[in-house]
Amino acid sequence: MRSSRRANIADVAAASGVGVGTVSRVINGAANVREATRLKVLAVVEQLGYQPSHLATSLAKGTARTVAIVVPHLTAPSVVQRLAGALTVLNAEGYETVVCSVDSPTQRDHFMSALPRRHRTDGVIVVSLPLRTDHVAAFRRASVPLVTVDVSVRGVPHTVIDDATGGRMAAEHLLALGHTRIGFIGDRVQRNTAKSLGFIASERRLDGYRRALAAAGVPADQELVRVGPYGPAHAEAFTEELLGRPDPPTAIFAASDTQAMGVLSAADRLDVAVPGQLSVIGFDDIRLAALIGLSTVRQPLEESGAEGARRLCALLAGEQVRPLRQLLALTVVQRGSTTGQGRAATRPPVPAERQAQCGPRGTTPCQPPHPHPADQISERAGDRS
Amino acid sequence: MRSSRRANIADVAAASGVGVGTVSRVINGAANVREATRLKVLAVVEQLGYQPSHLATSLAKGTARTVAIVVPHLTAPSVVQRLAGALTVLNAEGYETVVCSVDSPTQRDHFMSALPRRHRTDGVIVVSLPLRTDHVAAFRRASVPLVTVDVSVRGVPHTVIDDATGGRMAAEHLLALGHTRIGFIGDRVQRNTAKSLGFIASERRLDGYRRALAAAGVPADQELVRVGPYGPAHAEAFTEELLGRPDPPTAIFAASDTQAMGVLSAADRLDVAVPGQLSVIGFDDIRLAALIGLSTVRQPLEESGAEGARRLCALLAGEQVRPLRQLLALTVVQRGSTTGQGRAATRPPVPAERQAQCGPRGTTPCQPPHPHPADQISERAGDRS
DNA sequence: GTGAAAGCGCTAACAC
DNA sequence: GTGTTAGCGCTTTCAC
Repeated sequence: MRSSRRANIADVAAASGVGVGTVSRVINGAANVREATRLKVLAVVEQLGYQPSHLATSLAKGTARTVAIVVPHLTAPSVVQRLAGALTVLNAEGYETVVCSVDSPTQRDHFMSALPRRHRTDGVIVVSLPLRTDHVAAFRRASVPLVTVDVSVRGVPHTVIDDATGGRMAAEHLLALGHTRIGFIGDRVQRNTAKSLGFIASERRLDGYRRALAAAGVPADQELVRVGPYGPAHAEAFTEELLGRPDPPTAIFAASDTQAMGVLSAADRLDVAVPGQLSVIGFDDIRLAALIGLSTVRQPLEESGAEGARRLCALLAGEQVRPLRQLLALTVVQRGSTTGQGRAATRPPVPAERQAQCGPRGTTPCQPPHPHPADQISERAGDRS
Repeated sequence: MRSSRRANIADVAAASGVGVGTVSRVINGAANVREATRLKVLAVVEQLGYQPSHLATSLAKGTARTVAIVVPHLTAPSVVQRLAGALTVLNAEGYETVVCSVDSPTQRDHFMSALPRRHRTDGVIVVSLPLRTDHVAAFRRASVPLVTVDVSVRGVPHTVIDDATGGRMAAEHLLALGHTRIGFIGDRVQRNTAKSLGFIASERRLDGYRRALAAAGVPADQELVRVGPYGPAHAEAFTEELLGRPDPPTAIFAASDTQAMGVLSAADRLDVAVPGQLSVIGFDDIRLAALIGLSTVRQPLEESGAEGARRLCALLAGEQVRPLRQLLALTVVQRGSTTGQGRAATRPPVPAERQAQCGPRGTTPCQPPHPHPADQISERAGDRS
C-alpha cells in the first residue's frame, strides 16, 4: 500500500491538494480555514494515519511542553506521593513528565548537569534533594525554570514545611499527653558527601523536639536521642536500645513514619504495648500511617508535589511566582499509637479517627504487626535555608 | 556579555572558525577531526556554554532516546516497584523516561492514542493495564515498539506471572499447614468498563485457590469467598464479615498484600490473633510485607519492570524478542502471619526465624514479628513458555 | 580532515 | 483563506 515511511505534513498537503501551511492550521485548529478545506484535510489525515511529530513541533515552537522531575529514591512512600501530586497537575496542564530517580550523588550530578539545557525539558522540579550552588547556577545560566519541593534553595521558588516546627509539634503532642521521658529516633546527615545525598529534615525535627522539651522545662536526656543511618532497621535497633535501658522512655518520636515502623517493630518484638507502655509518633503521614493507626505529624505530601508543579507551570507561563518560599501547613494527627501517660494525662484529645480505628482495642498495641526490617524503604529529605 | 540567545552550533562554528559539520563531529566524538581543531572547538564550546539541543538532535537523528511508561495508580506500592525497576534499566541504557500515570479509562485512552506517535517516544512500556485491540493496533500501525508488564497482550512481548498458579501456591501453603477453612478476599472486575480499568489478577488467583482446594478434596465453601471493590478498607470489611460468622475461617488468602493489610487490621480490631487464630497470606511481596512479617506469594516486582525495560531496549536496538511471553517465577515466602492449624498441622515448616521471633509472644494479635529478606522458602513456579 | 548543503517535520510570517 | 518560504538546531552525505 502506502510507503512504509510515516506520513508527514507535506504528504498530507500534497494528498489533499493544499499547502503545508493550511494543513498546519487545520491540525492546530486555527480559525481561518474554510470548512470544506478543513474537512478534506482531516479526511486525508485520517486516511494516511498522519500523526504530527512532537519533536518537530517542539523544535519549531521552541518548547516541548515537557518537564523533568528529579526525585531521590523513587520507592520511598513520601517521595511517590509527592511525585503523584506533581504528575496529576502536570498532566492536567498538558505537560509530559520525565522522571529522574536519583540514588547516589553521582546520579544526582549527572542529572543536574544534563537537565539545564533548553530543548530537552522546559523546566524542572527537584524534590527533596539538597542542591549545591553550582547546580542552581547551571539552571540559572541556561535560564531553565526551576522549582523545588521539600528543600529550600535561595532564589528559587520552593515549597516546603518547617521541619523544626514539626518536631516541636510532635514533642508537644507527647508532652500534652503527660509524657516526660520522650525518646527521639532519627537519621543523621552523613559526613561523606560523596555517598550521601545529605537529607537534613531529621536534624531539623530533632531541633524542634529539643526546643519543645526545653520550653516545657523537661530535662533533656541525651541518652534518649538516637540518630544514625536511615531506615526502619536502624530505627528498630535504636528502639531496642532505648527500651532496654533501666529508665526507658514512655514515648518515642520518630523522624519519619518509615522509621516509626521500625520503632513499632521493636516494641512488638520486645512485647512492649503500644500505646499502653509506649506511645509512638511519626512524621509525614504516608498512606500506611492511617492503615496501621500511627499517630503522626502530617505534612501534605501530594499537595506539595502539586504545588511545586503549579508553580513551575506559572513560571513557564511567564508569570511571577511570589513569594519564593511557600510554607505548607503541618497537623498533628492522633491515631492509636499515642495515648496519655498515667496521671499526667491531662487532655488526650482522642480523635474520632483514633476512636474508630483503635477504640475497641483498649490498650492493645494498636495495629501493626510489625517486624524485622532488614530492608530499606524510604529516605527522608531535608530542607536547607 | 553574550547575547541572551542561547548559543547554537552555528555560533560555535563561527567563533572557532570552522564549519558546523566539524563542530558536530567534535561534539559526537567522531574520529576524523584533527586534535588541534578538536581542542579549539572544545574551548569555544566551553566558553560559550554551548549545550546541544536535545530536540534538534533527536529530530535530525530520528530518535529521541526516550521511552514512555504507562502505569495505573502510581501510588500503589507494587506499581512503584515495577516502575523503579524499569527506570533503573532505562537510565542505565541512556533513555529518558516519561511516566504516564493512569487513574481512569479516559486517561488510559488519552495516553493510548497520544503515545503511538514516533518522534515523541521511541517506544512504550505498559504496566498492569489491560489493552484493547484497537490500542495495540494503533501502536502496530505507527510501528512504535511496545512491551507490556503484568498483562498479557497477543503479539506483544509481555513479562508476566501465572496468577492462577500463584493462587494455587497460596492455598497449598495454607493447606499444607493444616488449614481447611480457608477464606479468600479479593477484588472483582467492574462491569462498568467506563469506570474500571479491568484488573483481573484477583480473579485468576481465586481460580488457582479454588483448584487447589478441589485438588486437596477440601469442600469449597462459597461463603468464605468475598470479592468486591479494591482496597484495604473493603478487605477489612470483608474480613470482619468472615470472622463474624459462626464458622469463621482459620486462614485467609488475600489477593494482594495491600488487601492483606486490611485483613490484618480487621483481625487486630476484632482481637483475633494472627497467626494464632488466623493465618494470613498475601500476594506480591511488596516491601512492606517483609516489614510487617506478612507471609505472601512473592513475585519479582522490580525485576518485572527491569525485564520489560530490557526487552524494549532490545526491540529498539532492532533485536528480536523471543519468546513473546516471559513468565517470571513465583515463590511462597513464609513469614510470621501463617502457621499450622491444630492437630491437622502435619508438616508446618516453621522457619527458624519465625520460631525465634514469635515464640515468646504466644497469642498476641497480629504479630508478625519477623522476617528478613532472607526468609525465602518454598516452592517456585513458572519460568518460560 | 573539513566545509557546504540538503534534509528531519513543523510553525509562523508574509504575500496573494 | 491559503500558498510559499524561511527558519528551529542538528546530522550527514558528498565534494574538496
